[in-house]
Amino acid sequence: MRTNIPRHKKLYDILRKHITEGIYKEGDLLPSENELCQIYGMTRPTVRQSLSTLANDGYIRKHQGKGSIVHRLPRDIGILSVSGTTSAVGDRNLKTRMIVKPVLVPWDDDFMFVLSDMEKESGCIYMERLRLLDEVPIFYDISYIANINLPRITSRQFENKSLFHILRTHYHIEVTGGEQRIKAIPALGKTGRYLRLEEGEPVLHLERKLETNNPVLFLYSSIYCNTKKYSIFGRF
Amino acid sequence: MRTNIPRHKKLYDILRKHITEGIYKEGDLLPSENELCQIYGMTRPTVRQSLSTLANDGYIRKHQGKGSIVHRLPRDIGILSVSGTTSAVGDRNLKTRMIVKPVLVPWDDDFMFVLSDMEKESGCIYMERLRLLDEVPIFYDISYIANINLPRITSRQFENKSLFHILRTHYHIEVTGGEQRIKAIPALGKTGRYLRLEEGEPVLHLERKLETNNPVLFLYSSIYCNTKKYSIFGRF
DNA sequence: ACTTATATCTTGTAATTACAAGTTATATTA
DNA sequence: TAATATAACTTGTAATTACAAGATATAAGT
Repeated sequence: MRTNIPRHKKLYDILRKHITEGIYKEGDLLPSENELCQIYGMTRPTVRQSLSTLANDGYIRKHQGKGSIVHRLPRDIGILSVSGTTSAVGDRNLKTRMIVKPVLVPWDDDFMFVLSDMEKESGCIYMERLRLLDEVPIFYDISYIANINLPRITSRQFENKSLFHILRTHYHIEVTGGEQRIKAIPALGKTGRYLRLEEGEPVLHLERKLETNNPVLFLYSSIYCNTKKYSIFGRF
Repeated sequence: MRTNIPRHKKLYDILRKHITEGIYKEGDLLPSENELCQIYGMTRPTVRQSLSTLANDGYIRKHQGKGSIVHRLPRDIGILSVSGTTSAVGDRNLKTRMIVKPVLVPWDDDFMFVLSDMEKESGCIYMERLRLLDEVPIFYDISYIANINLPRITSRQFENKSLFHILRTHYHIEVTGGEQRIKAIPALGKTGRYLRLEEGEPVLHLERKLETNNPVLFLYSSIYCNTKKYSIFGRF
């Protein structure tokens, strides 16, 4: 049981929170590395590791001789990032509504990604959810997970909780990467109804395969996005 | 004039070259950090910085207690990656047709990204291109570049050549990263005509801002994609 | 033969020191 | 006053040391 969160990770969390909560605003200069050392009682390599991660995640820009400048609030929906949908828009305004509770079903014969034999044998945990941002449905999300070493997952409460959060806290599963295909398709049938779009209106469709720290466990999802108001944002 | 390339950057370049050239193949274990220290005569923090960058770029995965494993060759870099559209599908089958040759125009007042004062003053090199895959139009690409230190660019031949290729070979400009917004929109007017889509059919729209090794030079583009047949692929 | 413990590998975390290089404000000089 | 030089910041690079923690192969025990 590890409860020790590394110090650089703690500082990263603090600074990120300060940025997302507006204590540091876009364009603001963060305290210098040496100041952060004094404030949080750590040394420069540790502070630099935190800032490096923040810069990697796009929260700040570092300028030699100048300092670290807050770059942007991720107000665009950053579904392209690794951390999953929730962390991108902030947990506050995003509500999750379960449409089909997690059930164990066999895999489709023509599943969108290639499955390993182990995945095929173990069956598929299937669920459908709707994510609402400010009461407006934005994502219609169909998730598929291989039924590998995830006890009692079908009976868990998913309401207003991120799937990633549950996997992390209860099963120690972290997403490490993945791949996706993106298309623009017309909203048809229930997709349009869920997302409150007219028949044939454009919808963004993502097919994602996420890799985890468990090398045999992948998370698959088919996500339909209403991009009328919001864009999908990504850095690279 | 700086010619001193940092040691961690040198090692990064070497290892990346070895990976892309197949000396280290996918799944291979890289030499351990201590071995790399000995081989290249540097210390572990320096080696770790190189490996950290490689991991960030997706070339390797690090596993505590195990080592660094080559993750992938970026063979199907999607349009979401840094290298631009061309490398995504391979230069072979992709043809570029110029619709509006590069011209110097003032920037739009409500440009899709925030511009620096220098960019605003210098004006905008504007061009429109159509990219065809197997004779089918896939990308309708509108590019914007600040007119900073790019002599004679409006008179260059762009036919069937990548913009990135020209910038690299003639101006030593490399794309180092960027951000983008993605939407699904209806095909309207000339967008639909260029991409041979019916009025109102879904189109993928990307707004990209690419950063370069020249810190004041950014490449902007607005890309409309016909995703009826092909998907946009991305890894992260 | 199989299980278990140990040793030894790996990467992760973190403090310390030193200097280089870019930026900016201040002080100096013409 | 205005241009220039300097000082005082900032982040970047890099070597050194120490221990923690995860993974794995080897040896010992049953």
